[in-house]
Amino acid sequence: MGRLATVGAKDQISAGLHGSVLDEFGALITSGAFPPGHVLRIEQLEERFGVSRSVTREAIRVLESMGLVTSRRRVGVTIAPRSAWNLFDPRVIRWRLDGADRDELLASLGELRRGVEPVAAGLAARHATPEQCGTLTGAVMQMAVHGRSGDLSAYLAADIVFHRTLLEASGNEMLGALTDVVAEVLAGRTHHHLMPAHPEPAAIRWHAEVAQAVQAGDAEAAERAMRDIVEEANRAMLTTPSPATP
Amino acid sequence: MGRLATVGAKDQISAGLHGSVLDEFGALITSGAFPPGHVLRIEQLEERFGVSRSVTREAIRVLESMGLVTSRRRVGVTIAPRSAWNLFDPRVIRWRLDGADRDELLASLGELRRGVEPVAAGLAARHATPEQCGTLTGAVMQMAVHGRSGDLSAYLAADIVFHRTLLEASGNEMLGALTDVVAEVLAGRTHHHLMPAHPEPAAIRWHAEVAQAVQAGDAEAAERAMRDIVEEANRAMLTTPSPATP
DNA sequence: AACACCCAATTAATCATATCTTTTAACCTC
DNA sequence: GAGGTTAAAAGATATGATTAATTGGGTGTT
Repeated sequence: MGRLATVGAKDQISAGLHGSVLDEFGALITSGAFPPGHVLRIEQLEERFGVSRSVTREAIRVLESMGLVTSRRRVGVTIAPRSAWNLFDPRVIRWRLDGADRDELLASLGELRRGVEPVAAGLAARHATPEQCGTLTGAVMQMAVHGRSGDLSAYLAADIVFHRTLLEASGNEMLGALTDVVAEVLAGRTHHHLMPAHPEPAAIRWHAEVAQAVQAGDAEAAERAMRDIVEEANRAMLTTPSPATP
Repeated sequence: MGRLATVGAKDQISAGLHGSVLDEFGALITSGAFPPGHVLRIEQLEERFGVSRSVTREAIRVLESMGLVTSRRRVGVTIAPRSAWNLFDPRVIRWRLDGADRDELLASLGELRRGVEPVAAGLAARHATPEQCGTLTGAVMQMAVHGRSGDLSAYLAADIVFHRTLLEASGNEMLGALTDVVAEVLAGRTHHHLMPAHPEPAAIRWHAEVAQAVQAGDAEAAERAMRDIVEEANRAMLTTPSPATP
């Protein structure tokens, strides 16, 4: 699908001129380059990014809708305090994962997973289709194979399929909407080497337990096993020291 | 902090012309007035909302960033399928709560709470400041008073303070970012008469338990009591039949 | 003289319009 | 059916008009 290959992994939606401005400016803000309360004038931004006013305004509108800035007449564009940010916006998550507070964010998201995924597993046990059950067990098999062979990249792919399928199988759209976030966490964990070279064998076993419990319709067991998974994951992330940022 | 107790009343950010268009159009889309895949031309939208092209484009940019539409050259503005929507965007939640799939959404959000809030309670037990503990116990007292007197509105306000404070006290920004969503659920539940006329006494007792456990730093107990709260809430919401929409 | 209050003048965002460019779906030709 | 051509619609820029709000001065009051 690549076309002109939007440079690497960046699976960005931002098509068009305004998208680049949005992306660049958003990354700047989330990285803390501008302190909250800092005011910029639209004219400055036009000139800084070398685009016209309407393009600038469109980018600002989006940033405003994400809570990163506010725009008021006679004042300008004000950087909003972090508390106003829409932290669940996929773009905000992406910018922050690519930025400096990556580790802190991964920790926060880990706690979120600890709450969400066991519930999703329990619901999946009651709602998963046979096809989804098949996908789950297939993913577990892949994990087992590549976990043993040490192919972390393939292991990650299977892991993502597993968790994505499970969240979707919960039948709850809000939980399903978290698939991308969870995938980002899993990927981030691997890419930033917050995982041991060989995945915990217990983790694979627990994944198998979840898949089995879901298929059997045993909500309790699915929830319990999933809780084991995410708790172990968070523990591993905390104990594995983060290497220096690239 | 209360100020004028925003409880449910349209706390809309949308200032300016483009905000109204965004709000109106977004509500239309989320309500299903346009089927996914339906295509509109910008010119049509200009005329429909009686605004200029630039304003229309700004609104569309924001809608696009929420995943509600896509805009492509030579084609027009296409309504995106639900799976692409940014379901965690506060505005999307608001539109849907005001629209037809309110009940379904409240159910989904209830399950989300079931996952998130117990974890938040556990974390709060380890991170809450003395001041936050005070706010919690104060809120519980208010709930007890107004629960007995049958003042549902005041009860709701105290309930919101309780859950907001707890999520913030978790020290986890992602969980903290869910405060508005949780407040919407609580408010929606009351306003749409999905709650009994007199709140469950057990619920108040559990709130007290949570507050106490948080103060004592007992994460296990806080988590358990909070689990009781949300499970009871979901049960009550399921069993209380939803009255006709106003 | 110190303070509060009100009114304009200024300033910068907001909105509208006109024009040009770029993309690309659809059509037509060979 | 592969190829190029056309035209339709969004994208981008430029600019003028409008609106709102901050600022500062002036007036009246304490």
